[in-house]
Amino acid sequence: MAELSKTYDPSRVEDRWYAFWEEHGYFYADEERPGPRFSIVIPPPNITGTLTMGHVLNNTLQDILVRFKRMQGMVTLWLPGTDHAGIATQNVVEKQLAKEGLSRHQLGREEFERRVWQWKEKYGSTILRQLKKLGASCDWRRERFTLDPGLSRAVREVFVRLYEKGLVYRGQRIIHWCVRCHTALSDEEAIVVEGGEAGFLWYVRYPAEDGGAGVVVATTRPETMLGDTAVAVHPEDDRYRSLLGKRVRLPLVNRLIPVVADPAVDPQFGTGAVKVTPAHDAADFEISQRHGLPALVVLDSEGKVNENGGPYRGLDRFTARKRIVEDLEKEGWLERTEPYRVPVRRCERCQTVIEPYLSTQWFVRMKPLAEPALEAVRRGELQLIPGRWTGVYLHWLENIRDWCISRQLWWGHRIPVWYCARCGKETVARTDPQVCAHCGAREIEQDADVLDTWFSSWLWPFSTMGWPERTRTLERFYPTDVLITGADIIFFWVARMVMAGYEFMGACPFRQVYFNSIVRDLQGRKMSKSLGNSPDPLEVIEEYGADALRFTIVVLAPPGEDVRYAKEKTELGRHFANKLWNAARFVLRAVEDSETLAPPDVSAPDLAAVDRWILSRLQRVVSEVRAALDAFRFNDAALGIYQFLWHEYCDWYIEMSKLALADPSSPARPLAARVLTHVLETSLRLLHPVMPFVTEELWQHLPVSKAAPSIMIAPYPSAQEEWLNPEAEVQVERLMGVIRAVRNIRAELGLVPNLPLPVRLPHAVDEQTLQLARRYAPLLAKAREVERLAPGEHPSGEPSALVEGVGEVFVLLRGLVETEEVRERLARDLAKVEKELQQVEGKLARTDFVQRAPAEVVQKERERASALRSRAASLERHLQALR
RNA sequence: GGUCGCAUAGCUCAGCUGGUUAGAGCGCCUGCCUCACAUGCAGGAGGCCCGUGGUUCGAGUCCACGUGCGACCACCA
Repeated sequence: MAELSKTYDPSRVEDRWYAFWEEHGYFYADEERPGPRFSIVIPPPNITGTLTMGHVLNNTLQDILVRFKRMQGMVTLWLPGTDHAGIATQNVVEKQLAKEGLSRHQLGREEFERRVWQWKEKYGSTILRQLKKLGASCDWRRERFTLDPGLSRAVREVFVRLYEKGLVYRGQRIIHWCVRCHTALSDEEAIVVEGGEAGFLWYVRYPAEDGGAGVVVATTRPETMLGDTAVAVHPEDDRYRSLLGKRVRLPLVNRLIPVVADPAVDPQFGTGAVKVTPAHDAADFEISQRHGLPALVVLDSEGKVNENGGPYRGLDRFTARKRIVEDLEKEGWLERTEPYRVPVRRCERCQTVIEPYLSTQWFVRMKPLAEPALEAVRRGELQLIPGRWTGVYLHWLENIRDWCISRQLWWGHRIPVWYCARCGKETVARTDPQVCAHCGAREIEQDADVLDTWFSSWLWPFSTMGWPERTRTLERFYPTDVLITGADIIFFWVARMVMAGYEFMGACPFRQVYFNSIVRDLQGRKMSKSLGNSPDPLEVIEEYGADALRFTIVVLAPPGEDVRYAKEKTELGRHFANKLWNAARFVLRAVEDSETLAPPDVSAPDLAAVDRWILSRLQRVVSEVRAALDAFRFNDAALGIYQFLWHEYCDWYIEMSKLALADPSSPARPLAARVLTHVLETSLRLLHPVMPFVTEELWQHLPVSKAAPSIMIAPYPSAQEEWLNPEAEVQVERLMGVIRAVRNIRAELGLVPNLPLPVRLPHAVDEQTLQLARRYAPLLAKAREVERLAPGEHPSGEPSALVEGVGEVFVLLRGLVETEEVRERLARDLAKVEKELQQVEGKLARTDFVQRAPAEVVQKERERASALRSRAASLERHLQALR
């Protein structure tokens, strides 16, 4: 077998194996291949995106699952692609244009769209290239983009169907308006600022029509008074009863508005009287609807006062606020001002303060769509993991509101509605109409707006598979099995996909949703581009290797909790890859190809106890890892393999195997060689989903690669019951205890590392343990003369250690070392043991414990106490003897 | 205002359905370049398991309340 370098260098192998896998088509999901299938669709990253640590975690988890299932022989589809990300992308390109001194309006719509497409061609697949660096085994032949013709067709089909069902409608409503992006937003895109923002509550007097005192209203937004069309008070509020039905005069603008009674008003807040601005406040709009009040828009799309604002026309909303407050004060209408935390929403994309704005938009009626999505979770057809997200999901769906889907942007799916200049009616069509469907007029014009990005995303699980065509892919791979995503898009995306899945496919798009951790920095802040606190994953890969990054982030991410990550932590993964590399290096160097062709035979009588032990342990680890992966406990799976490989296989088995390997004539040698290779080879397969590159590289050096030319198409290990061997596990545990005891005594007593120490085991020790200790302790603990004590023999003045299942193990120091130092150490030991003994005896002294606890527990405690007593006594004796 | 989550070693976290001596990685201390690996080996120190009360023979583990972080939802001007 070929020599390996002393350290593992990922940069030399990763790209090569990725190319190899792609060339051989291992990522391709063949829909014609029979047998069980597994499918999953990627949460499509935005084309404006570059790889973040969040993507790294999310896609590593998907890749682990997909590789795991693929190795189990399933026809596995991981469908990749990107999202056109309407506002985000338009903003990016507009910024670029601004650098050239251009605006999109100067270019015109068509030219602007052309520029965005150009941008997309150039940068749009950056993130997908980065995913390849990470090792993502996506079926790239099926890559999709939300603005592809096929997906656009799906979007239009869905719009038309919903329109025909009356679930899509156009209406005048208060929506969240971003005055910078110039578009309407959905509720989910208007982010509530935690705890509000610093502002004021202004108390303004609206005098009565007849010149009376009128009423004082409290407001955080005095500029909107320009659009007030009423004052509302609670119907039961006695203070204002006399004003009901009367009119008050709006200061500054001198308009008369009625005082109405509405239960939505909280009499406890402010003065109990609220100004009603139907066009700029959602609650006020509802009040106005109940009372038939007019709505007066006083701001334009940029947030400036419009022609309805009289002298304030043209002022920005915040400037207008300042001016109006000044004027109110000047004219004596301002009663008082107090500081106040004002509830504010900001634009998800540009952070601009949202303006509640009355405008005509397209909406989806969500209530009917939500029902099946609710039922799915209630009936358990859809499982959310971790389960606590279920409540969040249900609560949102139970209180769902209509979805504003029109956006005043140019980048996106154009709304498929045409308005007739002659009859004024709308034509909604799957293919672009030439004439009005109602009157046949040719003077029709398409709606200028586009659809919310999520209006294409919610179809992703089936639009990517060819819907509305009835394709073979859909038939074979829909519904998908599981969705892995971030909980931050549970409403934006997950819940809506479930709704669309039932509505258009008649089936939930996935059975399970696993919400992965949020990646934070060491201070607990979410990693984000704007904060600049996220390491660049590509640099991490460059420096540590993709496997190291994958392993580290997975092992660190507990299910359901956030993960704190810093680049330096990746050393954990790099060290592990290197450890594995060197274990393989040892095996390859020590073992001949011919020795390893057949798997070990557990029925062979010559098989050593340590061989049976490691094989048994391997089976347990295989079961644990499989169970962990099936339950989305990715961290447990990764950690389980790590612990086994490092601390059982490397620390113990490899060291032990050196004995058998050292003797070419021994019959144990070929057996050990086989076991050594088999455990390594099985571990590689077990680990492959987590660390695909290093496992493939090593696989290629092993003889098994002749049978499976890539580890990707080798079977995932399954546990072999008949290899479990509890006796061997107990035996080797005892052996390890003896070895640790000797090492511990040597270290604690500060003895020379190379000085061979005579060892004595208790007379009662079982033969098997004695034989094992005789064989392995000289090599692993630098022991010599490992013997059993004679009956009743007790080496006085010699240090000892208690070993579980063995008893007191002695090291004979007489005549070997200076006893002065040794004595000091013994004294320290004694103090420790006595403290422990005190604890146990205290427990046993309590009658309730002794009487009510199960007999075996009490018995164990008694045994422990007696062991401690004898240990303390022996230490005391040693001290005496050494004096 | 409501709902939910988290508080365990200096740091980041494991501890499932309550039961022997509470674990890991990093960091720290001691000794080792032992022929796979110093990205390593061996040994070690370090913990009123947030507080209070309760259930129990027994609680890091269950319950209640409190404190401190965090997340999500909500039309109080």
